[in-house]
Amino acid sequence: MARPREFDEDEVLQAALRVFWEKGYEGASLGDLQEAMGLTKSSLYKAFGSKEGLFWRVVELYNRDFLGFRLDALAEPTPRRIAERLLHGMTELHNGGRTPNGCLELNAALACSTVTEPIRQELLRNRERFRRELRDRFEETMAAASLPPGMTSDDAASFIISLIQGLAVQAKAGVSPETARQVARAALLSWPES
Amino acid sequence: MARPREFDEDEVLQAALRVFWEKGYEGASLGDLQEAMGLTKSSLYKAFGSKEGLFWRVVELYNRDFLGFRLDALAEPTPRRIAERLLHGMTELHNGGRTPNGCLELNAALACSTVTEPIRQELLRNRERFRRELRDRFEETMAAASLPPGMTSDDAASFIISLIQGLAVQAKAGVSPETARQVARAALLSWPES
DNA sequence: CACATTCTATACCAATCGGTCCATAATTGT
DNA sequence: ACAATTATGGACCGATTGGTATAGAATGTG
Repeated sequence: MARPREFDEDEVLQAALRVFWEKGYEGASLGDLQEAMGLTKSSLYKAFGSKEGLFWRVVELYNRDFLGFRLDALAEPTPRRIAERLLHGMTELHNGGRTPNGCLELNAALACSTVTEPIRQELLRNRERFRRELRDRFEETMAAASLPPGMTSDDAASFIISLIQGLAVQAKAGVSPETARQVARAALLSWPES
Repeated sequence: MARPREFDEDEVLQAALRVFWEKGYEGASLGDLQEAMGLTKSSLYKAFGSKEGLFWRVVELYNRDFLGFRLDALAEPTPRRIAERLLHGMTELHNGGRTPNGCLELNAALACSTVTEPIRQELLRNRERFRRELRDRFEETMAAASLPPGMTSDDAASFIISLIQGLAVQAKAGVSPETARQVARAALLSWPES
């Protein structure tokens, strides 16, 4: 019927993922993306519609390929185990060296210009949704092993999320994985083992 | 000898401060700055040399006017008191509502483009310097009141810094001051009172 | 008053931004 | 083989970026 695509969509999305990850949404220019993806502007726009369209496809890929471990973490039976696995996975992801440092979504979400405000909002909604999932899961599992005395499931979820954000910032700044691990360990010192 | 300046330098710097705070370094365009400062481009360049020159003057102002409380915090006699006061001050600053949300330096430092890399590096150096000061001060004061068992002064400093970064991100995202306070409280639950 | 100096205003600059358009090349169904 | 359809390459677009050059207005000193 017609001429077929000359590139593999998943492959070029992977390339775009790295660019957005390293440079953030605004920091990644179309030129950067073209170069990394090996596409001309027309192909890019034909396939993804716009820079923002491409970005959302990339976020989708990011969630699928790199954030899957969050579900495993939530499946753990105690708050501490959940938090441990979450922090460990995040550290591995943000600081592991196999991917660009820091968090793709955070890097993009902290862009400040007014034009990207809708993108920021959407990413914030994602984060808040996960925070609530985490809180609910803490609530469910705190029968099996309590939270530190004086900490509600809501406190705990906000605390862990804040810490993850902080570690992502540090990761982007180039802090060593060891330091990140120590911080995670320190944060959970008072969380009952089982 | 010559025509005197028609604007008050400190006043226009305050205006520029707010712009950079809200929009980050790259997000703040010269147009934004001109408008807020009430200056034309030529006056601006005559007075500050370049956008980057202006930015450093602003950072100087930021440290002087908004980060002074860090010294008071470091002067507290126990690790917990230091951490409490630090977190409280940061929350007040990032989330208090009297100034733009989030941290000026963080907002600027997370800009990703390659052209601003030197700026990022410099801001990171500032942050690391403060982390060391905090660690040393923990070391000094842990005789008066110990850290949580199993936590070294280095762990503690990295932990607090990470948490501050995380809270700054949350603040920028619009999280309520109450939530920020709860996170701070939760983080210090296991820190000996005195 | 005149002159030197330094301000301000405005036009202008090249580079880059995201995005569009169109002519051409390539492929498939008939 | 031909028509229909789609992808590609590249020229082009207006807007915006940080920054400069130039001209004129305002001021202090002789």
